[in-house]
Amino acid sequence: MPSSIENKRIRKSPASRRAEIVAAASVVALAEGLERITLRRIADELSVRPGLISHYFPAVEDLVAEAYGSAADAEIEELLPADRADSTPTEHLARFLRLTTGEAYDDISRLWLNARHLSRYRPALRERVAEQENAWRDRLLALVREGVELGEFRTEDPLVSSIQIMVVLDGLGMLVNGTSLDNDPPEIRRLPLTTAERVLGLPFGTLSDTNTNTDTAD
Amino acid sequence: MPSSIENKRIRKSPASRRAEIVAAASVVALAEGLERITLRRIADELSVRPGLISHYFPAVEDLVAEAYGSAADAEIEELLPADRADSTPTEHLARFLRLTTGEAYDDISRLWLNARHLSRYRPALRERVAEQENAWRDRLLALVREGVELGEFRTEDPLVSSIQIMVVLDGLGMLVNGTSLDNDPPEIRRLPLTTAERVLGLPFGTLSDTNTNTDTAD
DNA sequence: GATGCTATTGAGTGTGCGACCAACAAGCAA
DNA sequence: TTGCTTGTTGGTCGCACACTCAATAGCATC
Repeated sequence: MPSSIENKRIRKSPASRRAEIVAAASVVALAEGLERITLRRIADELSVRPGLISHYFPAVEDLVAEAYGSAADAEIEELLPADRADSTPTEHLARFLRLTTGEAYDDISRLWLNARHLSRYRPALRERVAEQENAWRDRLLALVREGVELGEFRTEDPLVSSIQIMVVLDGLGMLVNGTSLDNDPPEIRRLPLTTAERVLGLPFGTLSDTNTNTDTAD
Repeated sequence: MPSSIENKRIRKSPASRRAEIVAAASVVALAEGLERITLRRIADELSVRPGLISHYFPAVEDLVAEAYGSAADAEIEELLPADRADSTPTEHLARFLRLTTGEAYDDISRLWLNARHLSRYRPALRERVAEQENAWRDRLLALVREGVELGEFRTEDPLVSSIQIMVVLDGLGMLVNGTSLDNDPPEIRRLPLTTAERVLGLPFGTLSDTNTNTDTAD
C-alpha cells in the first residue's frame, strides 16, 4: 500500500524543525544563491509542504537573512576562529589568508557578493550583513591587536589596518563570478598577503612562507 | 473625445526605438537595479505595450546586458575619458579618484555590484561585465603608462598598479548598500587616493591636493 | 488620396512566486 | 486507551513574470 515515495508525516519539535529549515536554506544559499531560497525549494529539500516553511517563517525574507547569517557564522568559525589555540598571531593570520585564496573560498565570496547586493532590497538581510561585517572586522582586529602586543605586528592603527585587509579581500571577491582570474598577473592573487604584510610591518613573504600545519591538511 | 491619456500609436524607426528602449532600461538599471528591468516596466516607461519590448529583445536577458553596457559606457566616458585634453596624468587621475569617492558614484557602485552578482546567473551579462572590466582597466592602464613616460608616475609594473587601484575601488564599492560608511575612520575613505599614490610612487597627498578645475564645478 | 510595408498592439499562455487557512493526524499526557 | 494540543498538510488565491502571435494601424511612397 505505501508507495515508494514517503508521504508519512513526521512531527518534530519547533526548535529542531526550525534549525533544519535554516540549515537547508543555508546550503542552498551557498551553492546556488540567496534568491534560490523559496518556500517550494526548501520544502522540497526537506520533503515537506511549502506551507510548513511559511509556518516557521511567515516572511521568506527572514529565512533568507537567517540562512545567510547561519552560513556566514559557520564560515567565520572555520576561517578565523576566535581561539587560535597554540598558533601565533602571524601563523593564524597566514592560515586565514591562505584559506581565503583557495578555491573553496569562492562559494563564500559569492555569498558575500550576493548578500551585499540583495541587501539593497531586503532590510532584514541588510541588517544581518552589517552584523556579520562587524563580526569579521572585530575578529580580525582582535588578532591584529594581539599581534601588536606580542611584538609580531607593527601598525599605528590596528583598525585601519584590519579594514585595509578586508577591503582588498572584498575587492578580489567582487571578481568571483567573472571569467577566470587566471589571466591576471600572479601579484594580484597575492594581494591580500602583500597588503597584510605591508600594513602590519611584516617583511615581504612572511605570511606566505609561514607554515601552518595545525589543521586542514593539504 | 480623446481622453487625457495618450494612447495613439507612434511609429518609430527600429534603430531609434531600440535606442530608446536601451536608454530607458539603463536609467532603470542605474536607479533601481538590473532586476527591475522587466518587459512591463520598460514598456510603461515608454508608454508602449510590453510586446513591443519583446519584439526588439526576444530575450530580456539581452536587454539587461545591453542596458548595463550602455550605462557603464556612459560612466567610463564621464569618469575616465580617453582624451584627457590639456590636463596632466596626475590631474586626470586625481579627477577620476575624486569623482569615484563622491556621492554620485554610489549609483555606479551599486550597478557594478549588481552586475557582478547577477552575472552569476546570466551569461550574456557576464560577457558584458568582462568587456567593461577590460575597458576600465585598459583605460586606467593607458593613463598610468602615460604618467610613467612623462616621469610623473613611477612603477615597475603599470598593469599591476592599475589593478591594485581598481581592487581597492571595488572593495569599497562592495559596501555601498551597507548601513553608512560614516562610522569608518576617514583613512578608509581616502584609501583609493593613498593606494594610488603608493603604487605610483607619488608623494603622500599629491592626488588629493591636486586641483582639477577643468570641469565639474563643486 | 490610395497602397503596402511593418512597427505596434491586444489578448492570451504557462510558470513560479509568497501568502493564507481550514482540515488533518502525530504523539504526548492523562 | 482516550483525548487533546499543535505540527503539518493540501488546496487555493492573487500577483508578476517572459514569451507568442494574429490583427491592427502609422506613415512613407507613389
